[in-house]
Amino acid sequence: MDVGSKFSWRGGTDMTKGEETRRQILVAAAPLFNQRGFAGCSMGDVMEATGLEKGGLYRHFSSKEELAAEALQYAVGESIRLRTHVAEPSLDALAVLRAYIERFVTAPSAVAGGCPLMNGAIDHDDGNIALRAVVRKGFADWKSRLAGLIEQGKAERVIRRTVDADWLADTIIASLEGALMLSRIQRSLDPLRHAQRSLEIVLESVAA
Amino acid sequence: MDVGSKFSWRGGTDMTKGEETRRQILVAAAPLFNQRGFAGCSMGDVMEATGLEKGGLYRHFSSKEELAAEALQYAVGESIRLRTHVAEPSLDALAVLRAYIERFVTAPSAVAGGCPLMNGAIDHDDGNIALRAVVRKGFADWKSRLAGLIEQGKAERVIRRTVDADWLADTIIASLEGALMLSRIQRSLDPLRHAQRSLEIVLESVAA
Amino acid sequence: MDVGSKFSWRGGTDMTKGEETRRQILVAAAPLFNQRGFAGCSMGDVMEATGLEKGGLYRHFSSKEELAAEALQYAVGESIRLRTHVAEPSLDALAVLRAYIERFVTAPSAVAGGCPLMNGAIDHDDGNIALRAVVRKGFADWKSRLAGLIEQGKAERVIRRTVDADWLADTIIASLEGALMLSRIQRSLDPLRHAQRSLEIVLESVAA
Amino acid sequence: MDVGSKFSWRGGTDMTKGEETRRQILVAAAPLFNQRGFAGCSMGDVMEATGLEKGGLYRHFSSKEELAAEALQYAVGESIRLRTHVAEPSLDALAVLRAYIERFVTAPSAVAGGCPLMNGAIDHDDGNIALRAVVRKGFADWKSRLAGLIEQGKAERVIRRTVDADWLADTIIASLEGALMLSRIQRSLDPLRHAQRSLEIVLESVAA
DNA sequence: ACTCACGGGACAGCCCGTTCTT
DNA sequence: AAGAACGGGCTGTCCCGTGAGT
Repeated sequence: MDVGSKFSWRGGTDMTKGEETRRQILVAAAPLFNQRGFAGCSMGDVMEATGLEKGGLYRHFSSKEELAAEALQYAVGESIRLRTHVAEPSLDALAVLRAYIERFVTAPSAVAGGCPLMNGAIDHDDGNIALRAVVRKGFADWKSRLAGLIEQGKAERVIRRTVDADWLADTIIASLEGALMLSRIQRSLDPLRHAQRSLEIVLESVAA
Repeated sequence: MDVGSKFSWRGGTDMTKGEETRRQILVAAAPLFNQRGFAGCSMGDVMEATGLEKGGLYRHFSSKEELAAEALQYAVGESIRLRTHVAEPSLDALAVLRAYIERFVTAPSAVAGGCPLMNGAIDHDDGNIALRAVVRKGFADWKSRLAGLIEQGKAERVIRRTVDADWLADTIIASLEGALMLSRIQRSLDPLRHAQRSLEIVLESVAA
Repeated sequence: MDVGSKFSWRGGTDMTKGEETRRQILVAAAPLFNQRGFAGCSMGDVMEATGLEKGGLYRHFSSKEELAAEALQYAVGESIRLRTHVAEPSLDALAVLRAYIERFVTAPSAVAGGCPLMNGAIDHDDGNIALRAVVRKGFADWKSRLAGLIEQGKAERVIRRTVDADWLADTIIASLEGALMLSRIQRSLDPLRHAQRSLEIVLESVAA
Repeated sequence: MDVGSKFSWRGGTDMTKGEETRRQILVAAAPLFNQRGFAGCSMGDVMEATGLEKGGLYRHFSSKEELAAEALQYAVGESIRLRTHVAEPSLDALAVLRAYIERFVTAPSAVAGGCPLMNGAIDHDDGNIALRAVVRKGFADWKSRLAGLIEQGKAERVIRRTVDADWLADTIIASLEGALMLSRIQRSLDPLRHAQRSLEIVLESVAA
């Protein structure tokens, strides 16, 4: 038997074996649900991807919906982290905004299958309130980070005082997500580059 | 009996009974697939919505995929028609562009469940090339109408010569679609209004 | 005979258009049922083969079973006619018997898919008494022709008086049918040739 | 934990529960497919016969075809075992051959519905190569056992050296199978007895 | 903590047969 | 005499979830 199923440190990470397995399930399931949608991805697909059997899966998640919700949350978290990670902390707020946009254009999704927020928004728009809630929270999180940055820009006097942070954040998110969708179906980077150009015009119009 | 040899008049339109039924199936199925996605909508759902039995359905469409493809095409066609219908032909191109945007913001979708183009783009991004093709063609159609209008604006000297019609069309589509998605999950019209404001800035920057 | 229910002569044959169609259906359906069996052949298959629609088929046959029964009867009739057709009426009975065997070995089936009698015997062994009856009658017919020939041989003093015609007819039929089955699965003519050799031994043992 | 590490003893045989169930499915399915043919026997029939539900069945066999193939193989194996089982090892080869024939005549099939080899040969003659292969192998197996015995008879000097084992084996198989078919449709043992008589003539002609 | 085994329900598609129309 | 349209049932397969076993 092992040294204590519940309280043992595993290779420096303080995870039990169960928590470790649980995480691996999410890592494997996230791209599947992101690509095929909730209805289009079966538990069998997850079984295949994880190498686990039904029982193994249902020990960690009480239903397909719960698994999908957590996988979505994981994917959303990874995406937002990637998109709002500050490479150079010395930049002013406007420059950081531009860096975020550049990052999105060059590395739009952290998980295979496109942006989990947009995919989730479309997939769970009607029905499935649990998954919907995850998406809403994800967008709210992303937006609040952008809005905070905009407010900071106003404080730094690089962005005009009169600018509505809510509006600008929405504009950035909508343009990028819309462009990403176009980019994916057309299998071309042009729409993303075009969005970047348009956002530059908007940013210039708000610069102090 | 009736005079029209081969065709009988059904409600004023010269359709055979089969064509009429076929059309009604599409009208009923389009919002279902648009709301629930391909995998999330069963033939049983379509049966219920149309009042037809399996046999009746499969007489007109040889597979679920074929039905979904035609339903999508129908929905896409309706949407684009609504979005690019000219109310006042006397306006200049820039004004028409603004009217299109206003129309999108106030009446974003012709079919229940949001924009079939965006929904289709997300739903069939991975796999299902037939449905993908319908979406691509839909976007291309919409875009070419916008681009044509932009070129016309350039000819009318209301839009600057140097403007890239491709870029501007992508910008309009991406902003509106992205905003519509935000609008739907947040159950708020704000994102659409915000997009309209941003697009106004862009339009002013290209006006001659 | 009637002169044609509708009183019209069709190209020299006294068939109405309906009877002609009916016959064509049987000609097309016989090999299908012979190859795929009753359960394995759908009315759709017959539609495809005949070029007719459901309605056209069901005008001539009230059910799939009736159609299959008549198609089987047609195929059986053709087979027996081919197998018991006398080429040279001058031969003695034993020589005719040998000619029959030779014919069977070189041209075992008149309809694609093997011997309809054997196929029918296996396919309708359990259940479907109508089709079973057709098969029984077919075998009885074939056997009585052989037995008649054997009796004739006895009268002609080329076959010994003591020979049991029933036994000899069964022997010929069983050997040939069994060999035909082997021949078909092994895709080789050897079993048929082997049967011919064995039957020759038997025939020699009964020759007067 | 129990002592038998991996296997628990089920009724004296070391089979896991799954293997046991799997076997029972085959035992129940074999006569069904043998009687009704592949197309004529539904998975629902197998469910009824086994008492299992769909889920239970598809756990052990990934398709109806796979199930049918294994059921056929089981039935074929049982039949050949029954037909070539040596009761008295002291007999010479010719006597064993006669014993085999006698056995076939008195107990022609080990599984309800007649000889699975013949049924399979007819049912899968056109199409379904997997099932066809099982039948071919079955016949080849049976034939090689007979041919071996014939060669042994030649070594024992009870069968003439010049006899073609291939021919004699084919003759025995074809006669018996053909007679069995006649026997089943006519619901009479006569054809089998007649075949035995004919084979006796052939055997006498090859005896040394 | 995880596999094996199974239940029961749903889904897409096919099939036979009938009715309406021409 | 034949096609077009439709009903309703069935089939093979998949899928989610549970519970015994290990």
